[in-house]
Amino acid sequence: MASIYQTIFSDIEAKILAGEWQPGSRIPIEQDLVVQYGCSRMTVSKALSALVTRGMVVRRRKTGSFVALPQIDRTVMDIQDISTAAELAGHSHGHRILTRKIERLDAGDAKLLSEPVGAEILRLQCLHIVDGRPNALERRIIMLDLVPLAREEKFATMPPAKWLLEQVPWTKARHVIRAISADQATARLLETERGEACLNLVRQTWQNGRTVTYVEITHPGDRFQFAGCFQPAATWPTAGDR
Amino acid sequence: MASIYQTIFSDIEAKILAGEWQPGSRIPIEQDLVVQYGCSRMTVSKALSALVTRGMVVRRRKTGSFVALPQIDRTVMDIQDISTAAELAGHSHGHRILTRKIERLDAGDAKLLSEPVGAEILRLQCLHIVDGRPNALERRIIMLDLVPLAREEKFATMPPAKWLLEQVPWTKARHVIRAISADQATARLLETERGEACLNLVRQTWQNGRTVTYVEITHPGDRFQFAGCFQPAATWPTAGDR
DNA sequence: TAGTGGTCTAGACCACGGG
DNA sequence: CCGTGGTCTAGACCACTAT
Repeated sequence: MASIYQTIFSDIEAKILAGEWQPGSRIPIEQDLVVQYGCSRMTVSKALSALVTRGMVVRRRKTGSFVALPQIDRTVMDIQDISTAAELAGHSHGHRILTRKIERLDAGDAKLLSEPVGAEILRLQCLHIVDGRPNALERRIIMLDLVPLAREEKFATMPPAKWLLEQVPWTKARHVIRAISADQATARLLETERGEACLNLVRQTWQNGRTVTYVEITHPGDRFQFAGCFQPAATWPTAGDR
Repeated sequence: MASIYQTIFSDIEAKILAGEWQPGSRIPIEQDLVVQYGCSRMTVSKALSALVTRGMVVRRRKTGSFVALPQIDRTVMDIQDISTAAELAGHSHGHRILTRKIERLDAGDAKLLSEPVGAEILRLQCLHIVDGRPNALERRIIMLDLVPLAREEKFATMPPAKWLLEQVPWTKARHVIRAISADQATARLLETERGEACLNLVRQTWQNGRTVTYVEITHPGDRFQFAGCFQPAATWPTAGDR
């Protein structure tokens, strides 16, 4: 049995999706919905809030609530940790730490990370192996002041991405995805040809404005892709999600 | 002035981020928070719901609410329409329709789209120009039964992606991002070299289980990247969002 | 000024699930 | 059983904004 606010949510969603209520058109005011559904105004409000979260409705004081105008063509992509993604897809996954050095941030990297020169870091290089073949080369910087435990961690059993998540919650992440040609060193490690198209992901992760880690992951183009399905997230569960 | 539920939200969020409340540990029960903040239980509940949406808290009947365990390393990436993205970044944007044919779906494409062979489609090829240089080659299929207006549309002023959004709301999208080497035809159109690393995005969009459009966009690797910042979305607006 | 959403209250009953 | 969250009510006052 669906709750009242879920019913209201679904009804309005259905009308919008069916085109019955066109973008920009007005939705009945809350008081009318209160009467129509025989519920309190707060229950109506909860349903409308969920529709706002989903980007289907906008609410304006004095003028009422409206079907949202068509969204810009933005959608959303999950980017998962390699080992988790591999596991979910039913592939074997291993990793090998190639480099592990405690250093101080030099001028170039400091600029890249927007962190002070001289800050203590752990620099890692790690090769990910999926189904027996190199699948990703990971170059990572971990800020040691925020993650002091990394100083002693050898990442023998758990890859750095996974380990970090158990240590430090993040509040913000920035991703950049590019296509690059493999240079000689990368090609050798990934067992591919120099010049091969590679998918290159850079991720910087913050906690409250402080950088936790900066990582660049390079995948051979013929062995990796990002894939993701997206449906706008509802505040509360909708019929289709159950 | 922050509302009460925003205050509660921020306070709890801060304690979790500071590590004061560790993952898995119990959060005060709602009644205690009611007393602590001198507000009604519903206000507390609203704050906790927002924390659940943000993935920082889990609530269980009988046992209480807890700090969520660390998330898997998934994060989220906005993928915008090229013209919109270019505008936002302050670049000029133009497009040129190279191909525009009404066809019926052949076996290969039908399998790709999981749509029936013979369905009527509009096949487009469109070159996007940003700051005077080719920036993307778009190959698109539009299902004409769902978007009949496309039959007459010439896409002279508005690129297909933007036009489609004004015609058809979507309920689900799937993305695949790969790195590929430019073949000769693509390289010529994008004014780059054959073999150049290119970023390749495939997007299929549905409305209630029916395909609306399928599009493959190829960007030269040296002229394009996806970039996105992410913070988990809150159910209700938080102080930082205003 | 008046219409509308934004927030809040002080209760209530129900649903779930551990003991 | 009974503690806890899930949902709901019937109001209330305030904030914003179009007119």
